[in-house]
Amino acid sequence: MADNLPADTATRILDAAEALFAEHGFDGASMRMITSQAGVNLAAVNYHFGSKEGLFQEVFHRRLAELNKQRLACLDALEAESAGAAPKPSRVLEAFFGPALEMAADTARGGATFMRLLGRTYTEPAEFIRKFMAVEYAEVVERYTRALYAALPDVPKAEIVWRLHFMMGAVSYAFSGIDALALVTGRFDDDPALLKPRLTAFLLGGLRAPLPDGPEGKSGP
Amino acid sequence: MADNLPADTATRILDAAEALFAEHGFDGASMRMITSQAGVNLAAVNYHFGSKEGLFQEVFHRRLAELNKQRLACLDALEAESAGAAPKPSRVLEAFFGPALEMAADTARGGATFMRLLGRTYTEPAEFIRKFMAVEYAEVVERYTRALYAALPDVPKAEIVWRLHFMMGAVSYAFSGIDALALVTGRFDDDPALLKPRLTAFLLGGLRAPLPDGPEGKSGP
DNA sequence: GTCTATAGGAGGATAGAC
DNA sequence: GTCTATCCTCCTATAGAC
Repeated sequence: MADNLPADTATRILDAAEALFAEHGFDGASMRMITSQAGVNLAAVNYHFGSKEGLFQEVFHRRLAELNKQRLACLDALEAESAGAAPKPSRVLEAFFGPALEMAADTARGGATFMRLLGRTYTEPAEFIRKFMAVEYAEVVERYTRALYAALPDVPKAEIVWRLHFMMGAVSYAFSGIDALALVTGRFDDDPALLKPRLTAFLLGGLRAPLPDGPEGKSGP
Repeated sequence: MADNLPADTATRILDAAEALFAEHGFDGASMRMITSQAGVNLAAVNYHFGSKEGLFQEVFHRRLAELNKQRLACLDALEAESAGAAPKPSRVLEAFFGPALEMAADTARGGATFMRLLGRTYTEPAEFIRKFMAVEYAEVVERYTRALYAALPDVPKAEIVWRLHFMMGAVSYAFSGIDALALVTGRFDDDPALLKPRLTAFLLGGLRAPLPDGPEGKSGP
């Protein structure tokens, strides 16, 4: 994105699209905005990606393939290191969110922009988006849920799935960076280096929280 | 929304808009969709709300005014009950998220739809949206951050603000209900009555988590 | 392969009849 | 107050020149 080498047409489009989708959303960013920011012709999007949806999907695939490959590698390393024993929950979380946090801190090569886009897209449930996200994430989610089941044998599986859900929400929101709160509380310090330990501490606290009672104390005897 | 009494034009528009904005977003839901679903004429939106943005804003104001009034009342009651002492963090969280969770469980009168819209809108940072959200939330955020500072005297204020940020993310995401995970893990049970205790336990765990070290152990001597 | 030009439709908004 | 008819802008996609 911030490379000063001249990139090829397809890459220039992907970079411009990433930034504009992050800022305006899928509908809000028009192909005219994208192609003019990329310095290419309007028709180039259809030529290279088939359609606007195809472009959107490729923006995600480019980054997510890399991100999820790293996540799987981290988990492989962790499981090899533990040699059969269940790894600690904190290590599993770190393996999962670490690569994402690194990407979010990489402002130079557009990683930060992409993570904002990703956070925002989790709540944009257009049909075609859900479809390819499911495919893109399938293996990672499957492996990590199993790892968490093993790491937290005392927490019911349904509870773990929910908590993974909550964690992804907290992380998405932190990435999407709208700072709805900041508008009111005043801009608080947001050194990206501090985000990682803060977020990790919070997530781990939530993940290992004492189990809730049933609704209004309806839990078993 | 599900009332079978004939509502007036403005209300019919608001109800239809709420549902369609929740499903398709601000740009994705057109005025033609909204007015045809409401069974009113296209021109009625401009007559009653001035513009599409005016309509969007009013959709939020209608619900948020009520929601935030309840939140302030809950905090008032809590502080009166504690008579000068700092209330427990769990009680403060309950006062803040309780009314929202109740609204999210109210499928009959459209509260659930609205909370999905709200969750989604937190990550749609269009300029005019941020503007009126800041106004709508100003008093609530101000009062609750102060309450949390008092409830958690050992946690640095900056950390509390961050954690409030993370919590709102987890909650938004839970409400927006896309279930990116559910696509992969299989539809897990989502009895709305179970959401509240689960979410509360998670949030409280995160809020009270042990403080993080600095980045990579850079904390003080 | 990349561009120009344009098709063909949908968008929000408004003027004026009723 | 509500509806009809219409304006003008903007969209995505494509056909065909270079």
